[in-house]
Formats: sequence, C-alpha cells, structure tokens
Amino acid sequence: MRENLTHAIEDYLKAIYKLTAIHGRASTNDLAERLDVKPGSVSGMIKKLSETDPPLVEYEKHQGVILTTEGEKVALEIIRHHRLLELYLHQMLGYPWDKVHDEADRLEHVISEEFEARIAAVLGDPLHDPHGDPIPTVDLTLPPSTSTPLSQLRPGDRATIRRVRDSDPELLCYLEERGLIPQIHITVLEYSPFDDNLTIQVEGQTDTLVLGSRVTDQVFVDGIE
Amino acid sequence: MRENLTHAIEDYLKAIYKLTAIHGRASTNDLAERLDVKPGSVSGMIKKLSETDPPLVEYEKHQGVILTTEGEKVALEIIRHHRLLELYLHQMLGYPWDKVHDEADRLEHVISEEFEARIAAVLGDPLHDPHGDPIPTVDLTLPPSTSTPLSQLRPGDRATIRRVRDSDPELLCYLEERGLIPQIHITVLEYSPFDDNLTIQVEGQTDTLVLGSRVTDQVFVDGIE
DNA sequence: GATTATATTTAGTCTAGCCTAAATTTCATA
DNA sequence: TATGAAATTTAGGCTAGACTAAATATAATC
Repeated sequence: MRENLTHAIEDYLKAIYKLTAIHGRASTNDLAERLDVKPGSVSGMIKKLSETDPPLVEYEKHQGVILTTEGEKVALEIIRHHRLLELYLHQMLGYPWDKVHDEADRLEHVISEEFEARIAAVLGDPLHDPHGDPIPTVDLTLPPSTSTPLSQLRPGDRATIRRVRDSDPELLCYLEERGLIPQIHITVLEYSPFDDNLTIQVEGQTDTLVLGSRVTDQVFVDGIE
Repeated sequence: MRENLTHAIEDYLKAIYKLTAIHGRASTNDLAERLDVKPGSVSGMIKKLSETDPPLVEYEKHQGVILTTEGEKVALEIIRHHRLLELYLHQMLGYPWDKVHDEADRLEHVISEEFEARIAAVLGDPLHDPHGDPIPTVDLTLPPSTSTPLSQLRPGDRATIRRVRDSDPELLCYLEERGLIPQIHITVLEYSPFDDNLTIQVEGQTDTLVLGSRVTDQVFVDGIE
C-alpha cells in the first residue's frame, strides 16, 4: 500500500475522515481547529494531498474536502492502529482509561504492520477499543455506528452504553468514577427540559445520577427499550 | 528533564554515546557513517548541539565531540527505551530476535516515561536486552561491559556468551540457528592463525562449529577459564 | 441587490534537517 | 619541512510543514 507518508499527512487524513463522518465534507476551518494549526496551513496541505499520485483527497476550492478511496484506506489504517493500541495499553499494560489516547496518538504513526498484527492477535482480534469505538478490521472495513447520544433518551428508556468520546481525559475520569462505561445498562428516570438534565439509574448502583448535556452528549447508547 | 528534543537530535546523541564508548571521541565522519548522512550535515548538527542551553555536547573544531552530562543523560534515556523495547517485543509479543531492533529504533523516540515504566515493570526490571546488552537503570547508570570478543579466545578456553552485536539481522539469524545466544557455554577447540577461524563446541550440541572473524568479532564472551 | 461578516486562499517567511560542492584544516609521510 | 591525502567545515540550496498578513470568495443580512 502507500508508504512514505509523513505523520502530518496521516493526521490530516484521520481528521478529514472523522469530520466527513459528521458533516459530509471537511472544511478548512474545522480541520484547522481540530489539528490545532492555522487555516492557511490547512489550505497548503490540502492542495498537496489532492496532488499526490494517486490523490488522497478530492478538493474543490471553497467547498471543503473529502477522502478518495486511497485516502480513506490510509485513514482507516491509522484509526485501526490507534484503537488497537488504546486497547492494548489498557488491557495489557494497565493504562487507565483516560491516558491511552495521547500515547496511542504518538505510537499510531510508527508501529509496523507486524506490530499491529501481533497486538491484534494477543487481544484476540477485538472489535472495540476501551471507549467503545469500533476497530477497523484487517481489510479496513468499519461497521457503521448505530448508537445514539444519551441526551436523546427520555424517562422510561432503558439502554446499554456503547461508547464515549475519548478526547477529553477529564470527562473520562468523571465517567469512570460514576461507572458510565461501555456495556453498562442504564435506565432514565427523569428529564428536565429547561436545563436538559437527565436523571439516570446505573445498573448495580443504588444512587441515581443527574447529568447535564455536556455529559450526555458525549455518551452513546444502544438497544433502547 | 529536557523535553522538545527532535528524533534527529536523539539519534545523534545515541550515536555519539556509542562511538565515544569505543574511541573516546566521536569524529564527524564516523558519525556520518553511523547515521547514514553526509559529513556536512553532521557538522551543522554538532554545532547546534553544542549551542543549546544547557549544551548537549562539547566540541572543538576538528577534534571530534563528546557528550556533556546532560547529553549523556538523554542518550542513556533513549538507550534504555530501546533495550527495554527490544526485550518487550521479544518476550511479550513473540518477535523474533532479528526483528526487534528496527521496531525499537522507531518506538524509542515516541514512548512516554509512563510507557517505559510499565514495560519495565511487566518485564521485572530486567538487566539485559535479548542480545545481551545491558539496560540502563531508571536513574540512568549503565554497568561497564566486561565481555571480550570471542575472536580473542584460543584452544582450551571455555567461556559464556554474554552478548552479540544487534545491528545486522542476517548475522542474528545465523547465530540463532547455531545456538550462539547469550548465557550459552562454549569451548574453543582449534584456532587457525591464517584465516582467523575458530572451531568451537557449543554446550549441548554434538557437532562443532567453525567460525570466521566476521562472526567471532561480533560475539562477546565472559568468564573465560 | 448591496453590504457586511465569515471562510478560504495566496504570498511571503521561518525552522529543522538534509544535500552537494568547494574551501580549508589536519595528518602522515617523503 | 613540504606535500598530498583524508577529514572537516563552510556556503548555498532543497523540502516539509508550520506561521502571518493581505487578498478574495462565499454567505448572511438588511
């Protein structure tokens, strides 16, 4: 497959992948914010990515950018690295939940295919990382995510937590302390329309929790009854 | 300690450490050869390393270079990373002997202190990597190596293999196939002064081996009787 | 439809690290 | 001690990837 891609290029492709998954196209400004660089730098890199052979992105001025098949492959490869690494760090090296992301962000660019294959084998070809995000398979397919934000549930709903946003370590600590981790069942008891608070019951806990939308927007659930 | 050091700088410091261990000082040309860059590039980098605050190397024009205390610390830190990684890859991920070096060379620059500490713990704070090289301790001290090249032994000498050069994967395969790995006992049966061949008996093997100096210069032994 | 605000691109700089080629210094030896 | 070989440094360029500031295009509002 493609080699000699720089870390910067890999980071751009990953960011484009994630933004297009949400908005259909990735805008210059959104990319700049996500990658923590200035918009002018993004324009330059996008131009370059669209002029490689084969091109990694498709690009029309002022219209944002999408990945080509080739670019998507690279992005998924890196995402596979990242999520396998997160799980490996958590399960095999005892990393706490909130610390795996940064380490994986650096390692994902340098591990070989051999390394990838070996940790995948040790982990038993897992399907999800510690935050519940699906891990692309070896042939780089990614099952579409069906989960919905916890914030959309209403009193009486029962559901299973499937994944949580992994970008904010503080949020992850908060969630872990309260037992809000993947595969846990919850029941919604109350909804307050003014402040968007949800009162929920977490399986196996006696106390209930009141969560604002800053939290419930970052937690995704499935199997709602 | 020092942060924001580039991979290139870390590679230079590691190379200087290894060359000074042999020659007292590291020359521009030797560094260029070891790092696979041109001598002109080395001059530029050395200048830069001697002008950091605090300086990482001590430098007099045309006289070669040595590490400062600060530079040595960085070098030992990277060497510790490298050797811990080699052992981890070998023991925990089942990497063959000859493949750990390249992977470790890339990973050594990106792992965190946390990662270092966790793999060291999993491995039980080991003292040697798979090739027998000593691993710098957490406080960055490295026991002086006392082993001598196998090529210096003569008939009748009995010794224990302590380490082998790890830079050439083909040599490593060759050595492994013949059971020439650390902690193995050997006896020298014959020496041929014309071609520098040694005939040796490896503990637990029935056949003897005839080895040229291209091999015996790369294998180091200890406990000669 | 004109005007303002926002998003994006262009143009010109900067730093890190490498390169080549030419100039210089040191070293070995006649 | 002079001279040629080897080692080293200097000078000038290149690429990747960032930055700033100015120019332009799109979108939003009156």
